[in-house]
Amino acid sequence: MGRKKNVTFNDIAKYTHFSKTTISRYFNNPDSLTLENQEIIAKALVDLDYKENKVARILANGKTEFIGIIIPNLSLHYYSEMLDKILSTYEQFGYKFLVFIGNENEETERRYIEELLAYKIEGLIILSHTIPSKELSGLQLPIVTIEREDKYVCSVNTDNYMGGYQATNLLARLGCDILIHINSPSNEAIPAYGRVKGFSDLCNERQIPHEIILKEIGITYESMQGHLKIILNDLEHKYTKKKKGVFLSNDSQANIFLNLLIRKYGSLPDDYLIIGFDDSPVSREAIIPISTIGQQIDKIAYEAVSLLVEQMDERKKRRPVPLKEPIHKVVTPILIRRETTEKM
Amino acid sequence: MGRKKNVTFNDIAKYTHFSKTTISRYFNNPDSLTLENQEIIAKALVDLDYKENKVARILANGKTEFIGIIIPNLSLHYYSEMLDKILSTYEQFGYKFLVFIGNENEETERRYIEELLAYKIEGLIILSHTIPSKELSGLQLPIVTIEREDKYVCSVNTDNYMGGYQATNLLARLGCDILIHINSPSNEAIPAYGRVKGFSDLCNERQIPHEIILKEIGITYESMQGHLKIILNDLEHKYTKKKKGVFLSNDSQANIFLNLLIRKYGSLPDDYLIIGFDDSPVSREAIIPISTIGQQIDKIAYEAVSLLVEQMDERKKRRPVPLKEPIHKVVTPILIRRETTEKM
DNA sequence: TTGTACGCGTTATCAC
DNA sequence: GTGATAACGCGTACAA
Repeated sequence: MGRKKNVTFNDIAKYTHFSKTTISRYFNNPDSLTLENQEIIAKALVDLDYKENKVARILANGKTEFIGIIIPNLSLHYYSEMLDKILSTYEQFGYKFLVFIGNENEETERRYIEELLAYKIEGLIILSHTIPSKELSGLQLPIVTIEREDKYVCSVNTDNYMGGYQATNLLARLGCDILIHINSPSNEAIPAYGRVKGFSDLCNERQIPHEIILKEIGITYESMQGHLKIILNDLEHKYTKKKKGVFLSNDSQANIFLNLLIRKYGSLPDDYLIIGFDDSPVSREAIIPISTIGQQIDKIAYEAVSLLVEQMDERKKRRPVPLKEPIHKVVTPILIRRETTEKM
Repeated sequence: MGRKKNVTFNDIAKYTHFSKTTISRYFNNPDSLTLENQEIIAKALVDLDYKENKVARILANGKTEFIGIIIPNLSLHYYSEMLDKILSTYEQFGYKFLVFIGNENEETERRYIEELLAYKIEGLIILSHTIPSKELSGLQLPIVTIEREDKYVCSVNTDNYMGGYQATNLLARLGCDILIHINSPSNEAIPAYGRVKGFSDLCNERQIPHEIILKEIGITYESMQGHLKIILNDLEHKYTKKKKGVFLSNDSQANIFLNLLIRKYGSLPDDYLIIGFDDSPVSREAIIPISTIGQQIDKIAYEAVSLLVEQMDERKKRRPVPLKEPIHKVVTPILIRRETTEKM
């Protein structure tokens, strides 16, 4: 902890002729000292150039004020933006964050959790998808997951169903003849599945012709481009002359789809309406700004941390009452209309 | 540190009839025990469900294995990608990271540094630009900065001069009549200034007509778009019919510039060549993939952590030899040719 | 190879 | 309002 001996409460105590206890109180309950004595100690701190040591405090009172985070990566804008907002809650809650990049590797993530536990984190935020919530719940630690399978733990998710419904509703209102939703095949337990359900429910309610294309189209740009090219060709043949409303599962894909069309036709053809999901930067920076469903990332982050803080606070009571059922919070997404859905 | 008493070395010692010391050795120097005894202890750990406590270890041996990071934000892809790569070095070096979002607020960042110091971080990585390196160097702590003013501290930077030179060289080779560089007015002490210098040096060497446009064009999409629109109009009038090579200071701007042209002409006119900087996702996802200068973010991150680790290791020796001069490492950028510079 | 005794810097519990 | 003393859990001389 540094070569040269640190100045400790002991040194301050000697210097001021108080006891360690009083010095401690100066920090944790200053009002219990006379103003006079407070000033004496304050001066001593400066004279001796005291630096506080929170590690020692942790050992003594058990409160690390650490929250662990396991996040798959920071390359995807969604994750990095979420981490940004989570870390920014330090200003409100004071918790410090130990962050690990999981890369969706289950064994690695288990190791990271072990390490976090060794540092006595008070709570854990999980954004990766690998470890089942059942296992997480066995950790005996306040946990909140974000946008992943969450049956046995607390979570905060976007209302994906609502998002899918809104996107589809917009396309429907604009008079499309056929609605198309492109997504990866995914489990019903994953929140994002709601987008598919929202799409199909609205189509069925309104009796609108529709097609759901569930296909693993990869995560690299080249892979997505290749698959979407094929899908586009199919659609062109299948629905010639029909007004097509295409709802893609994220903005990257929507952008690729849009670019394919523009490179083919020089502009976005009148018989195509496009909407994406996430409100990531590319949706705004695209050649034609793309309509999308924006997740309220700042709100999700805040709710996640605050839900975690509640659990951590509860745990510090002398008679903690653990949650009987995990709490699942839901944040409404926001429809963002841009130019890819502005034609009639 | 949890309500119910933790299992400690003491408990294991009693259970196994060894001393605490032996248990400690089991973890830190297992070879000094007989295999037999190792197994006895291993079994005890399982029986008692022991969880290690690194906080206590820190207090005892002074090694936190914490590195602090102050980063301006994670909205910009450059920063989030860098953080991703930095955090990923955990696998190689084992250091844990405490991350703070500085938002380029000087006072806030000072508070964050205080907090990090209180947790006895062993080293600090700074990506924000606010606090002068002179002040940072006074912290008496191993520090590495990335891509910022670094006179008094160790740093890792992209070879911006080389990047600017390469970009300009490409445009020159392709026979442009006039070369244009658009950038923000910035201090010479900032590494990114090298881009301007690389541009102007090459132009002067080759005696190529050129113009450097130094203008504060903002960071929001709308602001950048507005300013670039004006700049584009100027260029159109000033250099009609001339083959224009435009080198923008980052890919977001290059993308906006490209989109302005395409929305105006339907395609990229033959008399425009465009190159950006950073190799951020938008350069690949643009309607026409944009040529750019790619920073080797993974390499920069690795060099930064490893430079920090060297300093931290040195400090742990009984007779540490502090650096006389700060070390500045430089990472070569990579020219990435895409379609915006492929025409003749 | 194993054990003893003390230190790390703070907080908590009781006294006064 | 203040102080003495015992935790907190582990590492490390030094001794055996």
